[in-house]
Amino acid sequence: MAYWLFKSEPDCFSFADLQAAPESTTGWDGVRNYQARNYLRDSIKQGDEVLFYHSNADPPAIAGIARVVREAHPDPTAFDPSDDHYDPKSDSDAPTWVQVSIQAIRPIEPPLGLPRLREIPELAGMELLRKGSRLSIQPVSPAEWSAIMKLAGPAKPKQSKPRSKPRTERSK
DNA sequence: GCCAACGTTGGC
DNA sequence: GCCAACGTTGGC
Repeated sequence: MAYWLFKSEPDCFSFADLQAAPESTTGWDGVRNYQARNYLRDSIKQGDEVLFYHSNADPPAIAGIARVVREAHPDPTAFDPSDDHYDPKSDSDAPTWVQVSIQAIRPIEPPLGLPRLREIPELAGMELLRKGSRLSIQPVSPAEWSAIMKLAGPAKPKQSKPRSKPRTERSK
């Protein structure tokens, strides 16, 4: 099993959007960079785990963890003339662009902001932190993954009923 | 909004 | 195949 980082602008599609999607799952469409495409097509396997990164956010941050639930298959947005990611050069018999499907596992709360990540010695070599790094699909090493899991803290228990506490607080 | 760092395009 | 021009990404 391998680890990856997927970038998304939260204004466009956030981790909360993934959680809200049917079965907390979405096809990761719209990737139009060959290096990222090659990862999607050749390297990313079912069961691989994914850091969901919010780019162009304040602050940019790792916001959640997801899992690959379906390996590479054609990206339908490449064939849709009304889609921003339409690619008239892509042949439906040999699609240029592929997507994988990912499912939300859990959010990271609070999100791990870029400034915080830069403080972590184990992450010094991380692709994300390299100056000028723009790749939207990046491999993450096991060492980087485990360092981030430590920072992420334990998963929140899911919404158990407060027993001894009165319900004075409203959830957001 | 600025701009550095890339990636892509297209003339030659 | 070179490379200048242009477009995009994304932190700040």
